Amino acid sequence: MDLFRSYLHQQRLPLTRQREVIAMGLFESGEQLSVDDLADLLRGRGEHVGKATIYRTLSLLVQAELARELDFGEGFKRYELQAGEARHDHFICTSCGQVTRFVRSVVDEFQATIAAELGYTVQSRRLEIYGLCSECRAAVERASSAGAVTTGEAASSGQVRGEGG
Amino acid sequence: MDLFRSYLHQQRLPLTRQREVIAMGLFESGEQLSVDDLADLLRGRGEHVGKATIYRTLSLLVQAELARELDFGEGFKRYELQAGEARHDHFICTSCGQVTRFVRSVVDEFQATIAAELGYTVQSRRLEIYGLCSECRAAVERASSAGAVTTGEAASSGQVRGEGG
DNA sequence: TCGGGGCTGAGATCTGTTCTCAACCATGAT
DNA sequence: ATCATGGTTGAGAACAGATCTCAGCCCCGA
Repeated sequence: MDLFRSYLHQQRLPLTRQREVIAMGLFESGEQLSVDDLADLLRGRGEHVGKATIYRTLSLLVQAELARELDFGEGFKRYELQAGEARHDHFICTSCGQVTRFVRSVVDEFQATIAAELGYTVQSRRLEIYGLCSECRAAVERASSAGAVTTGEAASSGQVRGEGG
Repeated sequence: MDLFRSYLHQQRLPLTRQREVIAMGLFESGEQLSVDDLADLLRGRGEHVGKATIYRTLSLLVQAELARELDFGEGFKRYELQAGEARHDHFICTSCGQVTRFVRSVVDEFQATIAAELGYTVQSRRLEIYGLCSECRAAVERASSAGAVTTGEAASSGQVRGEGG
């Protein structure tokens, strides 16, 4: 949050109430929010902020490298704060929509190795693994062994958890 | 191509001229094509195919696991054939738009390891590394040492190459 | 306190993708 | 070869996410 303040100051951009509220919302949520999620969240707090402003502020946060733009193939983008956090990747359950972050240094290592081998310079990466979380796999196995067909519901709310609980 | 034919037959779906032409276009190009790219390509061959049909056929090819949907954050999707090909990942030059495919078993190994650790079942993945290709990096270095500012142009045509030339 | 440049927001606009539906055609049977 | 039929096709409408417009507002340095 302070980082955002100093970024704005350094860029000679004013810190408005909207910018503050948007960054706080994303910061406190800690999840991967869509623009609509964020608008709803703020509305629930009695703060009305136009979508145009949300888009503009998110793009500022991305420029400041305080946030990251994500796309899980849902047809719209999600954003998450990454202030000072270690570079992490995502595992997305295709059944319930649960997103799990993970951090593994081996990813950075093979990324560097591959770039060196190909003669490239790395700027960023996207690693997303799609599959079934343990609960959904269990549900699928139960259903198939019972001969029934039941699928978990896609969670539009985008529940998140870091690995290890 | 024959795989597509047999997939259609097996699904009791007719093989139309449009489907044949679209699959052939994607097959012969070997690149990551957008729907517009494909429409242009076919128009250049004197084949007029509606976009709705292109979208429908691509989605069939994806279902048949003969093609893969890609999103390089350009605001639209790209598609590439992956008939029988090894699972590969992409390196995208953010300056000139060049896409390089690469295959590294370490990526598959890591994917299996992390899934096991987290208790997940893998279905698919997306690994994209963004950065500068060697030519663009050289251009940037040249420009900055000369004090000038020049950037490569984003290639909308999406040139591709596999690693090793 | 003031002046001005940047910000805001409702709605228009743009663009990629999907939907609609009447005409068309691939397929299997005769 | 001809026929019936059910899925396909394509032009354009519809939709949704993201961006743009511009008049009015607000932050901030003086």
